[in-house]
Amino acid sequence: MAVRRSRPRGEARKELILDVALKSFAENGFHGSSLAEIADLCGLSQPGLLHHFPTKAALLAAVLEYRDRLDGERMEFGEEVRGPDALRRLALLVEHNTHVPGLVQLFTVVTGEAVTDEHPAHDWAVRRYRTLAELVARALELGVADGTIRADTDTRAVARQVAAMMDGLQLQWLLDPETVDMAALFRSYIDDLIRTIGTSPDLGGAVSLD
Amino acid sequence: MAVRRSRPRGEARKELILDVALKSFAENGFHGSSLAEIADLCGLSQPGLLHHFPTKAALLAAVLEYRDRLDGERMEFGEEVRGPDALRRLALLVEHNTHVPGLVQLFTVVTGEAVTDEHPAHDWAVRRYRTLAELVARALELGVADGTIRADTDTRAVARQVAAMMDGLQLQWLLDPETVDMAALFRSYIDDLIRTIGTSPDLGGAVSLD
DNA sequence: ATTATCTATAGATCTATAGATAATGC
DNA sequence: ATTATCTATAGATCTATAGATAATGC
Repeated sequence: MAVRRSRPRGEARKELILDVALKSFAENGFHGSSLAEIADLCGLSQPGLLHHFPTKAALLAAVLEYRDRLDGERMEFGEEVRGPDALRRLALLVEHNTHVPGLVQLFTVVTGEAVTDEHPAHDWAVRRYRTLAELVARALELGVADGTIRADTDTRAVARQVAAMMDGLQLQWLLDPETVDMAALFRSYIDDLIRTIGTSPDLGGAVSLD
Repeated sequence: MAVRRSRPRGEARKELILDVALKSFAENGFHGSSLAEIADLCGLSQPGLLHHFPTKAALLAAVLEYRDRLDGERMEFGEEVRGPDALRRLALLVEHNTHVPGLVQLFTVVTGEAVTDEHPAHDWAVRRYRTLAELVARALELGVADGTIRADTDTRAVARQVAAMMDGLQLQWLLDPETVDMAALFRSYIDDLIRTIGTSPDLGGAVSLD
């Protein structure tokens, strides 16, 4: 009917769909989103959308993978970032996140829904936390190895706590951005944590004499 | 058609509906839940259910109020619980929560969905955090007043962080209960926190000399 | 008289499939 | 030949309302 515009081809079209779907899932979650509405915002019919992603669950999976790709590089600190530096790097990531509320919201909304076993993103969410926790724990182990983190640190426990603080603050920030300064609150948590489990004497950590 | 059973009357019936709806909202969130399914589980027709709660949003609001009533008393530590004691009380609450996963899940799922402005529980969630943060902050202020909490503590910041840690650990625990020992992780966070902002010298806090 | 419940139904909406048509890539 | 897209539609489902009927409380 309408004149065919210069059509985004192949991958470009798919990226448009992923962008639009990401926003919809972030706003309304999986259950609250509608394929017809997403298709409409892409200028497509709803079956036209399903040509690219065969089911709604497949679209969500693709969106999550897309998001992981988008900010994934940011988390890939290699072996050289370790101990307190790795924790400070996380604080920078949170600082960065204040500028991409859409991505943060996608994560918060979908992860919340996904606690139920049947949710299509359940396995993704479980794996994501295990991966994140292992990443942080390993960076702390390396800190123990090079002497910047106290040897008696329960690295796995701290890794889970750090992840929990990130998410909890994200939730409060999304709900009440005027009141909650996510970056500052996380930063101060990390600074205190470094004073507690770090070994640099100049930062006021308990200087034990034994 | 069927023989009328001994019918739960009035308030009892309403409580049955709230119980069933609580489980459904906890499993599937607001968008993912169906009035027909909830009604069915109550042995009611769907319009029969709407006689008691006029809309789906009203039902959710009633469920949240019901939940707040159920565990609300548990949070009402008065003026006598202050400073480190208040923090330890929160650790007990988290310990208790490991025995009521349904209530925890309702909270996590609905709060996640509710970050969107249009969600029927949005205002509830915003208010809930403000209330919780103020409650904890005030208990810490009282600790500052009686000398059990360091005077330079940013009580509002710590209150938000404590709430964040609770929620973040709840999320990880719900996703992966075998791996995540929510109560122990929260307890250790609180113990470290008390060492950091508390003043009792016997706990290894930085004993400043100025 | 009021409360609780039902059947019937309006009016939307949802995901997914079938099958046709047009554009593109080789 | 393949890819992208459309229309049409099946088959569920959803919330909410209208209006009738039965049970309860006074």
